[in-house]
Amino acid sequence: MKLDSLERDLKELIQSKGMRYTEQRAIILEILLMSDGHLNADEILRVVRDKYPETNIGIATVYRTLSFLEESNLISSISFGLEGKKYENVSKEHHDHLICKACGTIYEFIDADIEAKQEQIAKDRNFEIHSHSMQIYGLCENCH
Amino acid sequence: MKLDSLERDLKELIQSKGMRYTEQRAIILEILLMSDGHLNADEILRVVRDKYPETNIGIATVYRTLSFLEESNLISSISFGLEGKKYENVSKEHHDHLICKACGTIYEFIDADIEAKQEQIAKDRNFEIHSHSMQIYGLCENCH
DNA sequence: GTCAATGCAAATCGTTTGCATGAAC
DNA sequence: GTTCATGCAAACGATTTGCATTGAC
Repeated sequence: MKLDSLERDLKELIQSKGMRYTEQRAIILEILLMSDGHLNADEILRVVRDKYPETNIGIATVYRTLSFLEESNLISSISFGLEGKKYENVSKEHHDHLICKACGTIYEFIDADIEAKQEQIAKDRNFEIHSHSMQIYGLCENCH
Repeated sequence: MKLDSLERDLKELIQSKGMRYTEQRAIILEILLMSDGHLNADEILRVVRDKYPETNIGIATVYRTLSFLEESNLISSISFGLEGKKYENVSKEHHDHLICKACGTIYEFIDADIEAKQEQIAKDRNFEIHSHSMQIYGLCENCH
């Protein structure tokens, strides 16, 4: 298989985590790295089938791959109430979410003051932060 | 059935929402009003069986009751990643959560600055807030 | 050639639903 | 007596697992 530069990067990235390089892992990782959005396992499978119709990936492989990629910190996940677990590109800057209950759109925002305040709160309680997640639910400007 | 004062309150509370007063609803509401913690449906059922061994409540009733109580704003819920949906006493002041990944303890905190900042962010984007939830994951002082 | 990764189907978990019975009003 | 709430079991959607086959190394 001839590798273009993105594929070579994916291969290195995957192997650098001590994982075997497979087409399925590369495809799933590529989709997440290229995507700006938040995708769940089902949506990822739909993109795979759309973008690589000749490839047949099972849903179990999607779940297994997502778990490995997350453990290796190549992607990250958040749980949105009813929407289930969604994954995104880990290289994006940390951000929080405004979630519209009507149209389902997720708007991202970054606020340095809130981040700083969280760190302060954790420090005061001798709590070691690994990650955090914040969601504001309501109606976006198009839906009210 | 002779009603003590708590039971009378529960009865009024439930009927004030236009719901029929049943033993099951009273028990579930009482557990949540008395509890400081965050309980999921399964944990509630376990408390019921422990506290009222003579009563047989089905899991379906627990889910149905929780939904009604939440719609009526008598209790509120949050979704914690793996832990699923958890319910708590709605009368408590709004608060956010520090969640220890090792021992599972949930520590609450309240921060007016963060709340204010969230409102500001929503206002800037013409987003109407209905609710929000924030979780910080990591290790608490007993677990590191 | 060895061992890990895959696809498939079955299993599991949390939650919801249909329906006949029982309780609240 | 009417209507709503319950318990049970079946149904459900999302995720996980067992196992034989395939592919990476």
